[in-house]
Amino acid sequence: MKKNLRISDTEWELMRVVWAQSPATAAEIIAMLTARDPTWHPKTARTLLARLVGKKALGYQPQGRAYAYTPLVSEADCVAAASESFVERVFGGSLRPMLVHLVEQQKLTPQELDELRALLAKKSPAAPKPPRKRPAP
Amino acid sequence: MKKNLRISDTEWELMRVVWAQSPATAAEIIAMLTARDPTWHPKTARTLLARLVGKKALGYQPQGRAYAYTPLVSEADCVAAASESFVERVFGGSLRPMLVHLVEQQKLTPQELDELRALLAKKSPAAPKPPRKRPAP
DNA sequence: ACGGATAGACCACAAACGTAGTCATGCGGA
DNA sequence: TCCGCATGACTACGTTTGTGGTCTATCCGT
Repeated sequence: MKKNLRISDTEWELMRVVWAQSPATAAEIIAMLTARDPTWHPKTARTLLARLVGKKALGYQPQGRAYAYTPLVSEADCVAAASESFVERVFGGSLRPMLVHLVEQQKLTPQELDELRALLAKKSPAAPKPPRKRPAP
Repeated sequence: MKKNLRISDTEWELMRVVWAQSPATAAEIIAMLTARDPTWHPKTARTLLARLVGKKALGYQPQGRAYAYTPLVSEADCVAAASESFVERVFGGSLRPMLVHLVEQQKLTPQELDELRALLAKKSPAAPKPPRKRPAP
């Protein structure tokens, strides 16, 4: 609900690991972070955890002598908010040019392209003027 | 080439109007900005223009007693960079979930969906296992 | 029981951001 | 010619972000 929630670039990485596995203690989170990116400094991570708690993006319960953190905001909500603000900023709110750009510029594997096609096929069962259509087997 | 170029949220709005119409004087840019968003303060816009010049994102030539600004970086490059950093941040670098999200969550008109489908069809002329295919009429 | 490793609390600090004000100056109209 | 207004130059300032350090209580092993 709260869109006043502003998650910065670096904070996103924290959130993603917590979303992936929660609850998680700071040590666990730091371990997961440094696993994929050794440049993470533990202190930095802890500061960010504290900030995310301050922002009400994370909550925590004491677990032993440490804290176990849990997300207070859903990943889906944040992804949606971030996506919206991104298209707004970069593409002026117009989604189509963005998709065109992504499909054109980024490299998608043929497999991913197929998945996308399938997705689109499902998405609009009745296109305005489909060249042809056939009932599913 | 320079990826050290960091364009902030607000700066993007400036850049987009300059990309849309360049060269443009500060007054023109401000006019275009306030046209779509009256909350823009002229002074703020001027500060951002100066910052963008400092960042080498914009250049300028004296035009009369004012400056005419022109982009020094292409919109395509910036869009690509922003897109990449966005997927990286929000989707952990994985493009497919992002497209899925966008197609699923955002509202695309049926027409846009068709365009996308067409785009995808062109993109991979030879799909691994097309259910069927038929030559165009 | 004691000393070192640890967790969280609190602090620091520069750079970037968002937002806007002041200053000096030159052009253009009265 | 003189004034004011628009313009760029410079300044201000609180907030956010990225990056880490210090301090203190504590738990665990020896």
